[in-house]
Amino acid sequence: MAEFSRKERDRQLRRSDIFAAAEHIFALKGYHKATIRDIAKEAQYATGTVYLHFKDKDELYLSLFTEKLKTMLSIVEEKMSLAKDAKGKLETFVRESLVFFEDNLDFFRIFVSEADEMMIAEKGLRNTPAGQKFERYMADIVKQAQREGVIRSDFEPTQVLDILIAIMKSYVLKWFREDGKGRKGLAGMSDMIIKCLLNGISGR
Amino acid sequence: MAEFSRKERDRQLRRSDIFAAAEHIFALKGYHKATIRDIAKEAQYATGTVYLHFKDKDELYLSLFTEKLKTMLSIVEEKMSLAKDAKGKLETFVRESLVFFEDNLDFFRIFVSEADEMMIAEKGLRNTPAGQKFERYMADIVKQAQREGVIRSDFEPTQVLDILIAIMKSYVLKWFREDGKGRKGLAGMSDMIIKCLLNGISGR
Amino acid sequence: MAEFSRKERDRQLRRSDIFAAAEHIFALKGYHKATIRDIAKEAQYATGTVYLHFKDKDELYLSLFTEKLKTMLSIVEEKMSLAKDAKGKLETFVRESLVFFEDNLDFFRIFVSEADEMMIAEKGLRNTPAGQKFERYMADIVKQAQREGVIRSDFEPTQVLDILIAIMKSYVLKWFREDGKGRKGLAGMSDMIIKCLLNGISGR
Amino acid sequence: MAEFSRKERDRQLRRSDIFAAAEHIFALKGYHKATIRDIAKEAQYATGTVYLHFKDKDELYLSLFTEKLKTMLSIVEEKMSLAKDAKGKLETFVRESLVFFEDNLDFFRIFVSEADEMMIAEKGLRNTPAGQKFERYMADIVKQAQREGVIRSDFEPTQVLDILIAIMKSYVLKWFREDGKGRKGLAGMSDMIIKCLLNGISGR
DNA sequence: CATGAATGAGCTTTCATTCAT
DNA sequence: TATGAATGAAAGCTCATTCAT
Repeated sequence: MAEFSRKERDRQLRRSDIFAAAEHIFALKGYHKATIRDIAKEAQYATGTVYLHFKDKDELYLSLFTEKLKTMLSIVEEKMSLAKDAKGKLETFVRESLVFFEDNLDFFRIFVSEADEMMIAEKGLRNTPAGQKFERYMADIVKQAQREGVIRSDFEPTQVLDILIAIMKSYVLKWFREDGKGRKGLAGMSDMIIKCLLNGISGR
Repeated sequence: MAEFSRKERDRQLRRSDIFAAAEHIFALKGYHKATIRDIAKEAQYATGTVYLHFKDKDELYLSLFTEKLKTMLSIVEEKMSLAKDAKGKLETFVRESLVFFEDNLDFFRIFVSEADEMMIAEKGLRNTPAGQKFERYMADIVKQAQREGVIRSDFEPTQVLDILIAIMKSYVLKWFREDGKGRKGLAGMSDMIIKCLLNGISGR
Repeated sequence: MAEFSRKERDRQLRRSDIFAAAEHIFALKGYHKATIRDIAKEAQYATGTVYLHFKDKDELYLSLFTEKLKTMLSIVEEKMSLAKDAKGKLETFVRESLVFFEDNLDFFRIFVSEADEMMIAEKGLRNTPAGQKFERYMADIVKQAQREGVIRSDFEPTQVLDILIAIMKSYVLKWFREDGKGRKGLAGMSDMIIKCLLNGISGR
Repeated sequence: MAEFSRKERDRQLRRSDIFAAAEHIFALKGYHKATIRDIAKEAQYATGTVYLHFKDKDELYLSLFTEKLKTMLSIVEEKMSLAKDAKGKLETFVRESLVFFEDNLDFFRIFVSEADEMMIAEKGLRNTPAGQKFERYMADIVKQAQREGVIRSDFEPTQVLDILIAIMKSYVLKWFREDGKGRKGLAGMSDMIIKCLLNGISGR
C-alpha cells in the first residue's frame, strides 16, 4: 500500500509539473498558440508524456482551469466560513480571491483571457461541475445577503455575481497595467470593490 | 479625379463586403477556427482577394474590430452630443451602445470573446489609435461628471469606464442567455445599468 | 468554355500525376508504410496539394484502386465484347487482364497485396460500386457459360470468379518469382489458365 | 536440469500466452491497427514483457504466423502419412487444413490477409525455414502424384500448390461470407476442392 | 525477469500565405 | 486587380521501443 501511494503520489507530481508548465505557457501564448510540445518541453517531459495524463489539449486546458479554480475556491470558501454574515462573506471572497490572483498571476491571465469566451461556449466553465458548484455556492451567499437586506432583492443572484467579478477584473486589470514596483497589494482594493458594488460610484 | 474616387469607392466596397463576411464568420466560429477561405467564400471573393485588402488574418480581425467600434462610437458620440450634462451623456452612451449591440449581435459576440484579451495583449485595442481616442473621449466625459458631482472624484476615469463596460457586458450576456422570444429589448436595461453603476446594488 | 476545359484538364493532370506517384509508392512500401509526403514528393508536389484532390489517404488509395480497375475493365470489356461465346469471353478476360497486369506491374502488386484483405474488410473493393459492377458483369458471363454448358451449373458464379482470379494470381506470382530476362510474356499463359480452370490439372 | 526445463517450460508458456493474445488482436484489428499494448493487455502482461520474448512487432507477427503454420502442418503431415497414395495425401491435406482453419478462424483471417503479401515481400513466409520446409514437403507429394499419374507432369509442383491453396482460400472465403448458423462444416468441402483442382469446373 | 511510464520520431492533416495566370 | 491552386510549416496525436525500478 505504501507502494501504491508512492505511485499515486508520483502520478500527481507529474500532473502538477505539467499543470505548472501549462499554466505558464497558456498564460504566455494563449490557448491556441500554445503547443503541447511547448508545454512538455517547459515541464521537461516528452510530448507523449503529456498524453499519458491528459486525453488531449482541451482536457489539459479545462482540467488546469477547473483544478486551479477548485483550489482557489476551497481556500476562499474556508476563509468565508469564518465570516459572520453575508456581507462579511462577500468581502472575504473579494479579498481572498485577490490574494490568490496575486499569487497566481499566470492563472489570472488565463482566467481573464478566456473567462468570457467560456461563458458563451458550450464547453465553457459554466457547464463544468466545478463551475456550477461555485455558481450555486456564491448564489446562495448573494441570496443570504438579499435576505439580510445588504443587496436589493430585485437582482438575480447570478448576475450580481457576474457584476462583482466584472468589477474585480477591472480592478486587477488596472493593477496589471501599472505594472512595476510602486504598486501595492491587490488585496488592499477589496474594500473599494465592495463599496463600488454596493454603493456605486455616485458623487453623492 | 472622378476616376480616382470611383476606384477608391470600389475599394471601400470590397472592404465592406469582406468585413461583413468576416464579422459573421468570426462570430460563428471564433477567431482561430475561422479560416480566410471561409470568409472569402462568404464574401464571394477568392482567397487571395482578401490579401489585397488586409495584410494578414490579424490585421483583418483588428481592422474589423476597430472599424466597427469607430462606427459604433461615431453613432453614439453624435447622440451623446445632444445630451445636456455628463450624466445625460453617460446614459446616452449606455442606451445607444446597447441599441448598437442589439443591431450587431455578431459584433458583440466578437467584442465579448476578445475584448479582455485585447486589453492585455500588446496588439490589443488599447494600443490602437481608435481605442485611445475613444478612451480619451470617454475619460473626458467621466471627468466632467466628476466635476458635476455625479461621480466621486477619487475614481480614475479609465477605470470607471472599465467598470461601466463590465456591467454592460454582464447585462448583455444575461440577455444572451435567456435567448428566445420573450426577451425584451436591450436598450430598456440602460437605466438599470446606470443606476447600478452610480448607486450600486445596496439594499439600503 | 475552352477556359473551363483547360482547367478541368489540368485538374485531371494533377490527379494523374498523383495517381502515378501513389501507385509507385504504394507498390513499393505497401499501404501503411507509404506516407502522403512520400507520394507528394514522388509526384513533385507539396504535401498539401494531395489533399486538394483527395480527402485523405484512404480515399486516395481506394480511388487509385477503383480508377485503375475501371480502366482495366473498360479495356478488357471492350475486347470481350468481340468474343462470340462465353468461353471466348472468359479467354479474352484472362488474356487481356494479363496484358494489363504486365503493363502495370505496380498496380498488380497493390492488387495482390490488398485484394484479399479488401474482400473481408467492410470498406473493401467488394462494397465499391466499381467492384460490384465488375462482379455482376463477370457473374453474367459465368452464367452464360453455364447455360452454354461450358461450366458446370452447380457452381456459384461469384465463386467461379474467385477461383479464376486465384489461379491467375498464382500464375502471375510465379511469373514474378522468375524475375529476369528469360521470362516470356504473361499473356501466353492465358490458355493454360483457362484449361486449368475448366479441366483441372488431372493426369488423365 | 529439472530447474532448467522448468524455466524453459515457463518461457514457452509466456510465448503461448502472447501468441494467443496476438492471434486474437491481429485478427480483430489487422497488423497495423493492433498495438503491442493491446496484445500485452489481452495476454495480461505488461508491454515490456512482450519484448522479452520478441525482438519487435514484426518478429512477433512472423513468429506467430510460422509457429501456427508449423503446428498446422505437423498435424496435417501426421494425418497425411496415413494415406496410402499421393492423391490420398492431397485429399487429407485439404480436409485437415480445413479442419484446422475452422478451429482457428482468427489464424485463418491473418493467413488470408497477409498470405499473398508475404509471398512477395522479402521477409515473407517463402523465405522462412518453416515455409521452405513445407514447400519442399508438399512439392514432393505433388511430384509423387505426378509419377502416379494423378497430376499432369507439365505443371510445376510449386505452382500446383499455389493453385490448390488459392482454391481452398476461395472456398473458405465464400464460407466466411455466408456467416451464420445454417452453414455446414468446412471439412465437407474438401472433396469438391480436390475435384475442382483435378478436373476443373468444366460442364462436360 | 517483469513492469509500465517515459520517450520522441514520425504520421496525417490543416490553413495562412503566395504568386503565376 | 482578381483568382484560387499550390505551398509547406507546423500542429495534434500515436505507438513501437526502452529502461529504471
